Amino acid sequence: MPELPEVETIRISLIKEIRYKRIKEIICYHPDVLINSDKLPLTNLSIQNIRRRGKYLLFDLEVFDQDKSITSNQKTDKIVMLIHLRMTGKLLLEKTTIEPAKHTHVRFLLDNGQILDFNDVRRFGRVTLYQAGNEVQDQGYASLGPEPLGPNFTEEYFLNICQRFSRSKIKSLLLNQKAIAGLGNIYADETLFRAGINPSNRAGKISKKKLALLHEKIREVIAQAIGHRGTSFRDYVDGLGQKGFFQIYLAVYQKDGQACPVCKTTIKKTKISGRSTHYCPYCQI
DNA sequence: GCCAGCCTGTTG
DNA sequence: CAACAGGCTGGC
Repeated sequence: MPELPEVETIRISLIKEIRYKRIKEIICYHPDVLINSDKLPLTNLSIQNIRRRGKYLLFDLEVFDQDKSITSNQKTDKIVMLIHLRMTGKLLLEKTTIEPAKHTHVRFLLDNGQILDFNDVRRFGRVTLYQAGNEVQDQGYASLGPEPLGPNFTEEYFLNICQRFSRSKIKSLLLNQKAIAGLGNIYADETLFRAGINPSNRAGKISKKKLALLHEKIREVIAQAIGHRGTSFRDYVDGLGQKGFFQIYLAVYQKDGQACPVCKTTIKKTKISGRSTHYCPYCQI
């Protein structure tokens, strides 16, 4: 469901509310969803920070030493909890005690009585706990490419990666998290439209000038989408249940059969790497 | 590369 | 009923 701008919006919505709160207990209702290979404790964890990398949320947790003996005056262990929402995952902060919803798989009970629920209809999403430092063993997380808004995503980097993946279709490259972290189906289609590039074009066959424009549009679209708190195309909401409103700026995504906002040509839909792909056959050469 | 598979729900 | 859905992995 969520791509980088939605995950970032969830992060921002939650951090104000729960940073420095303490998780009294993590309750798991479905064993597949919570992965705890390091056998870390699931109680008394203070939330030191919430970060984001690509489509992952990272919770920095610290184990509280309950019996504060005179000798050990502080907590010892640090934990990094990775959360990936995949297609339908949600993190929802409940301010009052309620029964877990049908597809709530993991629940975090906070010390102030609030509850953070991880809910996921299709159960593709994962909550993974690592001893701090061990998160680099996570395949998906460890192999992420640069952040589109970060300093490493330079035009030079982008031109190079397009050479390295010269035979792949440009849309597949944009969806490849090892090349760039955080783009998904919506923003891949939207950035290619804004750069006037046909999604089926091979990365290696696109002019430097067009790729430079695409690089710029990726940064622009992602920044705008964060500014508008993400795209609520169907049911996306942030950690407090608020919808985003970037959907009103979508030009092609799910607009097949409709007129291109620029040239009025009918938007087409096709399939690339198994994903529905929307484009204007006139504007995107 | 592509494509099934992982899941359940919604839409045509 | 089949097709499809904002993602990713692993097997060919």
